[in-house]
Amino acid sequence: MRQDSRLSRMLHVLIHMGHHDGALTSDMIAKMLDTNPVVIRRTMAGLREKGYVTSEKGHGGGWTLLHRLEELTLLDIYRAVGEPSVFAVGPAYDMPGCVIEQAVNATLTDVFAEAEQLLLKRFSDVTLADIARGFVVPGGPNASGQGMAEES
Amino acid sequence: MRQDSRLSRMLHVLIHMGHHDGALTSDMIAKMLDTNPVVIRRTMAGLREKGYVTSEKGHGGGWTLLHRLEELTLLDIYRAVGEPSVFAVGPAYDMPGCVIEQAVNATLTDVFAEAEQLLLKRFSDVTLADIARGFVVPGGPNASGQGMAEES
DNA sequence: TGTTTCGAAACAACATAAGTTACATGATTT
DNA sequence: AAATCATGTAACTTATGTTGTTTCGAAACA
Repeated sequence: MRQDSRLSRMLHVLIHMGHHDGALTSDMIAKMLDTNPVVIRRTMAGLREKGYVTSEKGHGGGWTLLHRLEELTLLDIYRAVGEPSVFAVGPAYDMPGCVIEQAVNATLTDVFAEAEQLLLKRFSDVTLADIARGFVVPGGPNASGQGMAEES
Repeated sequence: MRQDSRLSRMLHVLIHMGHHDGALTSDMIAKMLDTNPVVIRRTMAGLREKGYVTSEKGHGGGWTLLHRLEELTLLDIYRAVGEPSVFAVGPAYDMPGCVIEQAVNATLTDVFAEAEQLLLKRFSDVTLADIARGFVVPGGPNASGQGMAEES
């Protein structure tokens, strides 16, 4: 399957919400992301459980952001969408008696854990406001632009 | 889908081959990994293309390692199995005009690229001999054992 | 000739995000 | 109260890629 884009999509939506007064309906958001409102509700449910957004039914209802963009990190959103497995490749999980396989798995586990730690550390260093501003990673290569308006 | 285990499996096989005189058949290897010989041939084909192993048909045939374990790094094998996408999560690829989505994608791309660089750097620092010896990562946490015999 | 072994094609199984349909629930407007 | 709007949820389908399996053919060897 292609890569999990829930994190990316939720970041996108939340920044829009942070720059928008009033609620956004699932339909509006779905059009923004070029997808289906049910997919939006499904994914946003995780954000609601964490208390980052609320949803209201009926006229004038929809989704509302409960925090400022400065208060939310990439790590928060990653966790809210279910902390999906970061890696598409990893050790085989046979747990056999073979010491060679054990050594291989130990090595891979260590290396991937280190990379994941770095990733989550970077996630925790970046707020949604930083992204909206065009800042990328504190110590990172920072290849993107600066100063960022909004629009669909 | 569950994680791609080709790298892990090939490391396992190659270390066995490094400690084994003569050829190993796909059937023997398949039993070692508890899978099917066709899967072995399919995956080992990448190693053969890189010149790390050869395969011979007929009686006494099978797979033979052409390099010493000291000469092969984790990175070599990762590339030989096709350099599969390391991450299961990533940016949405709509490439819209929306500057917010662009900023999100730029940030994620940067962060994931940094993590991947670290991963590949670690891969390049570890030889198959290191793994067999129980050494893990030069600068890493090194959580595994030391001194390593062989056996399936 | 017969057996071993790889090579390759073709297809099924499996897992998971994503897309879709359908209906129930609740809130607001008229 | 009725109509409308919007979320909540279940169920099913689609898409994608690794893995598993069957079935041939080709080559090497006894």
